[in-house]
Amino acid sequence: MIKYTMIKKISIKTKLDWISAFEDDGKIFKIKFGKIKKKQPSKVLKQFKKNSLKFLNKKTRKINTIYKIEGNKIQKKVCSELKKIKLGQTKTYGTIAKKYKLSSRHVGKICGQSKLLLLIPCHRVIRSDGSLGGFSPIGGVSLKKRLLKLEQTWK
DNA sequence: TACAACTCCGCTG
DNA sequence: CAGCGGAGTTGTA
Repeated sequence: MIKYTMIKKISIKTKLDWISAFEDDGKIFKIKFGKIKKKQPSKVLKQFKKNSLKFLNKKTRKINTIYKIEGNKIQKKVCSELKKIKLGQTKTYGTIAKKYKLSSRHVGKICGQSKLLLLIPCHRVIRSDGSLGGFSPIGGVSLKKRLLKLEQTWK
């Protein structure tokens, strides 16, 4: 699994199990947070939540949260590659796989492990045949569709 | 060893 | 051609 550490001013660290966004009434996005490890006061968390909501409501294009990815080299590479995909753009599993000499299936798996879907835009990765491909069981393909649609209006 | 949010290639119609 | 199905690939649990 990929772990994330969110950092604001070196002294505050907050560990999350997962974060997900989901649809509510087909119109509004809500954010759900997983277990928070350690008894940290969650200034960072609150800020992140606030920023995430702004992002989903198109009030900002950036979620200004600094975070660190803990994982093996490949996971980090793939994650950094995902972060390079700009708003409204998509990449295929195959493209990323070739770049790092991985199998496309493996890229898919890494994307699936990334549960911070707003920070690491795994929803912007699609199949090479143009179809969306699968998505995390947390949000489902409908969430992927919705996120992409939302972002395309920002072009 | 089996699995995975895929892809390639050959076969059929 | 287009559509379908199976094999291939590779790090992780």
